[in-house]
Amino acid sequence: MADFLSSLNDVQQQAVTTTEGPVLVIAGPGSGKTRVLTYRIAWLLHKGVPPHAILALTFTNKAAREMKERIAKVAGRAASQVWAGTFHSLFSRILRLEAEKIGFPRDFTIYDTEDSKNLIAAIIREWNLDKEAYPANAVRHRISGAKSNLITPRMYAQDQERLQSDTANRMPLFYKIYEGYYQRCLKAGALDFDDLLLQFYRLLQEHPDVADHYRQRFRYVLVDEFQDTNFLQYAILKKLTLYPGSPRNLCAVGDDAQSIYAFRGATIDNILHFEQDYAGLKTFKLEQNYRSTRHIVEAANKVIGHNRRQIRKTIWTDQEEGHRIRVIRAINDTEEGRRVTDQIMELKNREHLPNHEIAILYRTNAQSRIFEEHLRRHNIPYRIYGGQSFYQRKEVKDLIAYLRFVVNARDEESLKRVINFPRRGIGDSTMEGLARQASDQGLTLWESVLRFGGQTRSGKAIARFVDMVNGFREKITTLNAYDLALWVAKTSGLYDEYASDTSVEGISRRENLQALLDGIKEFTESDEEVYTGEATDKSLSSYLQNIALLTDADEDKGETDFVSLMSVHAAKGLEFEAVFLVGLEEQLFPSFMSMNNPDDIDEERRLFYVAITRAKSHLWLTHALSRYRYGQMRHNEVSRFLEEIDLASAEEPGGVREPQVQMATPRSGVSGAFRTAPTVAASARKIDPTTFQPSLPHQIRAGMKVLHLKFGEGEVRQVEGQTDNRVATIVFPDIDQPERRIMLRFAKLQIVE
DNA sequence: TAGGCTGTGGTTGCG
DNA sequence: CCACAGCCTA
Repeated sequence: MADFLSSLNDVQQQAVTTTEGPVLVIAGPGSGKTRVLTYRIAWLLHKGVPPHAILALTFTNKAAREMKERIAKVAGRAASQVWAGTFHSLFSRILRLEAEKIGFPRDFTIYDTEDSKNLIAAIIREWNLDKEAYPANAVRHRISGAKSNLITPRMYAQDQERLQSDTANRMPLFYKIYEGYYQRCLKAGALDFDDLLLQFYRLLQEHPDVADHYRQRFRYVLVDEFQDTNFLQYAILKKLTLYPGSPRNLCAVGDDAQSIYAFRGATIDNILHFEQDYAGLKTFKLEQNYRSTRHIVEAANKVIGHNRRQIRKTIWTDQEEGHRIRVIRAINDTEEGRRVTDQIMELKNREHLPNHEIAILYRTNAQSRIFEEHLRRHNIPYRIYGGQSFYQRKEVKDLIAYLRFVVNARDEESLKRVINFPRRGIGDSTMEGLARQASDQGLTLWESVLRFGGQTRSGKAIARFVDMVNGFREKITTLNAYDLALWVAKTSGLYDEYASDTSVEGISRRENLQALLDGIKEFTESDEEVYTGEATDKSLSSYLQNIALLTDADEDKGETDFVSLMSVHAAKGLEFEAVFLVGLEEQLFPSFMSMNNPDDIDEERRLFYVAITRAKSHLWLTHALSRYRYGQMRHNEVSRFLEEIDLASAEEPGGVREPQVQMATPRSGVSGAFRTAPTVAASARKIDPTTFQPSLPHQIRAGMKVLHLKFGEGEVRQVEGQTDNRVATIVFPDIDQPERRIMLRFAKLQIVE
């Protein structure tokens, strides 16, 4: 044991061995945070703390998985009995045992974001509210915000300030919708993601015996990424660890500088309050960075220094300087893609970097496409993270909805999803009538469906549907999850629906459906026992609980060595030898959405900080002078963050092969020098692409002198055609066949005069 | 009721 | 530009 402690530095050791009382670990990027967490757990076990007394909370499944694996490595078998998982999954597990105490069925459904949104939209429709004034997504967001701040519908309705602000925002009835949504979830036996926390809190609050039980049990609570917790999560942590006679063994690990989820309710205030709420809190700062070279670490410190509110911390490294940070200035987004891919080829060829040590990080997922195209062209295997997860795909959700509804007859959203898919003649007007009846008579939607009689077309269709569902339900006890799922897929017509579609998309949908069935089969047949605090359960209901909280499918099919493409958010917690951080332009990174609020800009800056600290040794920062956005070419100024890290010192020395590096040295405080188009020497036969700045196509007129990247200077003779199809005839004296017809839509021409 | 068409609007995203 | 929602017609 002492053995493994010796592999830790001093601060890490203290953070690991200070087991009693409240502890806050501020952990810079690459400072061995996960190591500290896992060793701390191993240390506790070593000291004789029983594994079931340890509760380790993370935000993502991936982090949880990683932690479990690493604990197992250091601590062996006992590790599997430690409760380590996401807030959502662990609380949902407890809620499953205790749900009835707070009015939910044990087999409660978990509504995902889409379900929530649909339900809210349905309420707005049913109440004849103006959907312009009450956009379902905004309402959902607001409800989520209220829940994350531990504000129940009743509290909301009494909060004059909120009500007034809603009125000012022209949604005075928001509180009603919130109340309605809350009730409908209760009636449907469904919890949304926020409820998994909120209802768990309620459980502890309203049932002191239950609270006592879990307090006695979880003597040691650890939280990862504490800066990402919201008010409600912190409230739960306090409930569990702060009470009369409590040992107050809460250990929180986080980094305020890496807080990038304020937009979804995370608040750094929790770190600040931690100190006040837990007297005698011991704080450890992990500042030594083991990941990156000095150039990168210094750049990171420089940017983050521009933030106003922060816990003072300077990361350092004893690694060598390493490669300089390199800047690529591209003419446009396509060029950016090409240059990045060229550099990747070079990294592979010269440095022999494997693909999986290379990442392209961007602010918005929409930026991935161009890189994808170029990588494909070079046959470089890549994988795009983010976007739609497996379980969010329509075809997958369709089958899951059937299964959910079979298990929980009150689940309204699933019923609405499947009742007429595949099409069976139960249309919108029928559904509207059913919904009205349900709300008028206080029935669940399914009860309302059951009462729908008659020999009309829809009546018969409904009767057939009811028979089918009842048939499914009868089989719950006799068939295992897989056989039942297969039966449902075939009988409902879902399978054939997708089987008959021969388009590329259709085939992929069928494959996904098959993959889902395979997954269910694996679940039923797996003999791996997962410790859940209750008997291993292979029921359909158990399966559904399991997947409701999964986000990524993560099957590594075939290729394992690929370049990673992902948003900066998705890259948090990861590291790569080489990182290309692309699209460093004002309005894009920092995002245009953040421009009006200094706090938001600070969050963007932390995001930038997270991004550059992913790199171990190679870091490229790229920006394009213009790029397509919403269908039109936009001109972009270079990101302020690029200036803030003061790349003058990181710039590659002269003599570098042409395009890479050059970037104008920012003059102190004056960015103008940077942002105006540099004048290009007229004699330049070969134009320097880093200073070339194309004009917008519609500005090109006959008689103008223009520069073309390949052809050099030319004179526009005439312009024909309309808008998108305009063609210019240009004479370039320096080339063979000087007269060229150039499609302006695609041309990169810079007006000289 | 179902499928085609027009109009609108558009970050980031864990569970 | 592109995805999706809602409207309108067969």
